[in-house]
Amino acid sequence: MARQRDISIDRDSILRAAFALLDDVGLDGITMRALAARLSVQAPALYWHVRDKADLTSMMALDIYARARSGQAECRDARAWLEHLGRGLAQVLRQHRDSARLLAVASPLARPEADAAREMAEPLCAFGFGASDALEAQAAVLSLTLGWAIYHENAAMAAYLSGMFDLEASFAKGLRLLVDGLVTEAVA
Amino acid sequence: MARQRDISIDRDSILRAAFALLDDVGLDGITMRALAARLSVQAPALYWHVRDKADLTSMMALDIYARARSGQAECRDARAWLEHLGRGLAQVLRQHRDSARLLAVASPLARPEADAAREMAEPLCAFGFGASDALEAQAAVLSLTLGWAIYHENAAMAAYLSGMFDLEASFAKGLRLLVDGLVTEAVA
DNA sequence: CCACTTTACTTAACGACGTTAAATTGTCAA
DNA sequence: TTGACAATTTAACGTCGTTAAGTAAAGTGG
Repeated sequence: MARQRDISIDRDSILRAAFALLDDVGLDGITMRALAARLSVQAPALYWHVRDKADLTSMMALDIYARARSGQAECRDARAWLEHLGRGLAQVLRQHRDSARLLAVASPLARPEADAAREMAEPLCAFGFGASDALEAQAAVLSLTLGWAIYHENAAMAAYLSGMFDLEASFAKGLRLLVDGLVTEAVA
Repeated sequence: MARQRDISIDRDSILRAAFALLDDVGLDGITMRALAARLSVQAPALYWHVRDKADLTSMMALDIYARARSGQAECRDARAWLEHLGRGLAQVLRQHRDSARLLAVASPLARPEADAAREMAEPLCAFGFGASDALEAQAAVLSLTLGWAIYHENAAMAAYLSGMFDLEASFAKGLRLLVDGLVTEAVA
């Protein structure tokens, strides 16, 4: 399997290197050549494992969303579940530099499968949400979180605003208010 | 003033051409050469009026925010004012292809002036908001709107989700719920 | 009216980018 | 041992943002 080099690369090692590179040099620094160099490989070698750069960023975006949803199982009501979703995404976005802008640029939905929606809606439906209400609510929570993170990632704006109020606490407050409204409206 | 060509360019005509180009070819199609061609000029000519491409996108972002805030004066309470802000931004973002992604990529805050914050907070303060509450509330509304627009701009995801619920109505609902929460919390 | 500066553009070019084609090398099955 | 296949290399193409240097028109002081 391995060739002249002892270790070789695959989609998973590429993904990890891409996040490490992102943290180091930011979104504009993510180039195929720099990523390849980090893996001790020439740039075209990446194209054996990845279709193109959009495929790479899409893979990163999917990974971010997957991590955001980890540990959602133990939530015992709709309010906790939705707040956990927002907080989870915010936390992942906080861990990687420029990751919110990455989500904005990438197109994380390569193949929209029909039952993926039902699967996404299911947990909230168990708490009394209708199917479309469940998707609506998640879209609203993710939108607020992504938007907030984008503003937060703008260095100049973050430095500017953080002098006037606590960005972290403000996000938590906005998320709580939105979730409160969504839940009371949906289960009414 | 004009040189060999009858008409010459300035920051304003560049800005208009940039939005027209954005509508035609999308964010990835905005190149300095294509923009220059649309103005019947060579690419380096743009650099006389614009520092670099970041300066251009920053100018576009500022223009979008300025348009979003137009007609806010006649709102007579905080709820209407905040809803108008969200709806206004959403409307501008709807008018230009990829404009939400543009906002995410651009850094619209070149010079954070101290009294710009007071000016931004002032209208809401007139409705009983505290200064930091006013900025918080606007940040939340803009975040939700920007995030929503970014998801909406993803063609695959929009086509996917629009089959399950009305994106337009869902945004209006999310915005209303968030604004309700912000207002009742702030003036309590 | 004429030198001179300034304004606003041109042509030419540089380095970096994403990506493809073709060649190359290691690994494994028959 | 040979041939197929997997995974990489080298070389190259076209495009991008950007800079340098040149140049023509317009303004300005004498």
